[in-house]
Amino acid sequence: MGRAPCCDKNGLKKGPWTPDEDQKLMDYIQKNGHGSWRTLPKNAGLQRCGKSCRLRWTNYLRPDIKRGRFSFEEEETIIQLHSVLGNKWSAIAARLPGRTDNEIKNYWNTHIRKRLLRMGIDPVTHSPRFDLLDLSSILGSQLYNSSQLNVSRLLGIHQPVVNPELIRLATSLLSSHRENSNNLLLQNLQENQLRNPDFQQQNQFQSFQPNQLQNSIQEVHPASTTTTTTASAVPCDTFFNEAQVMQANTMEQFQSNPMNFNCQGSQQNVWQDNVMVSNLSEDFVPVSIQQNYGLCGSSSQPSFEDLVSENSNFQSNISNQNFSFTSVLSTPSSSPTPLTTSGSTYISTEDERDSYCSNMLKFEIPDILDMNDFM
DNA sequence: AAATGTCACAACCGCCGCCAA
DNA sequence: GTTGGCGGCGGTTGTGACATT
Repeated sequence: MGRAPCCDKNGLKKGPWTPDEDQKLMDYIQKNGHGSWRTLPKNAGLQRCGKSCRLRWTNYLRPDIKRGRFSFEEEETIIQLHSVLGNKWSAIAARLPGRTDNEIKNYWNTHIRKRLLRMGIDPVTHSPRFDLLDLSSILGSQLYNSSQLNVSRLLGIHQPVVNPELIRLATSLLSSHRENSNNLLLQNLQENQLRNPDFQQQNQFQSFQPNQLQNSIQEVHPASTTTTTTASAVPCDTFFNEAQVMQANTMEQFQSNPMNFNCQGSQQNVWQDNVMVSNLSEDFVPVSIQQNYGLCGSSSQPSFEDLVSENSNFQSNISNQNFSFTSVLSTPSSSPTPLTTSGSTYISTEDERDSYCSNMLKFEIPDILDMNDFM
């Protein structure tokens, strides 16, 4: 025989808890401990299901719960852990003292997930998703006006990041969606490539091979064995391999399913430009890099940190072994000066975060590719 | 000022593994 | 060994607050 039912659901109260109920529950648990949730409501004088009491206690009333906005460090940790653990909110919460799984889950769904999507990152796989990108904005954004795009350098890899086929495919797609307005741009782009022999000679956009990526990563971190606290059990090789596959898949995805490209955004505005710069930077940063630096980062290697600081006002956990690329996503660099509370860094709005991202990653685009001609 | 839309989050729902009966 | 409740978990919903039109 099984146990008797924990409670008769009929007649039990549901919905928001009143202060009086909260007080009863807190008083009871502080005096007796929660013990059996089944019997707690009755003993505490509550017309609630034990399950409801447990949730209220664990998600809201527990004294060790840290409330308020998530710090950047916490957000970084969540992203890192999520990339490893997936939607194991309780496991993630176990590594974030004072945060509940429910809170983390909510924060993920309402903030982080949306931001990743906006940046063209699949929040499930953490891999770049070209179909989530707004390519027209990329091509028309300050990216090409800034003359500061140097992704490879930022990544510490010497392989070009953008396949010319991608450029052509993207522009072709754009043309199909915005024939009238963009034909000139596309023609100019292609003509410029043909017209300018240096373009190919300098091989700025030679084909990208995933194995090259891996080699490059290993150049940067030939002995990447140091792991952070969050994923110490996961071998770095796993990340390299997964990253390689992810990157390959990303390219494959783009090439095999180009019609998923989002070409709707022809509007250009500051917000979008800012976002798209971060979109691009994020998209062109192999997930392996993020994982590498987030989870397998070696403090002894050159580089990425140096490169980042060299390329921006990077101001993050640079001296911290736990440096992660997610810092690039969310940690502020300069103005507006973020609020700092107890060593944790906060930014008050989504815009600030996005703005930070855009400021963080300013790339150099070769002069040879003068996008102003196309605008 | 009212209507409508969007966001954030607390709370509920339903499933699953464990284990007491 | 079987049954079914408990506790834990992840997904989803309801609703109040706030923003926009």
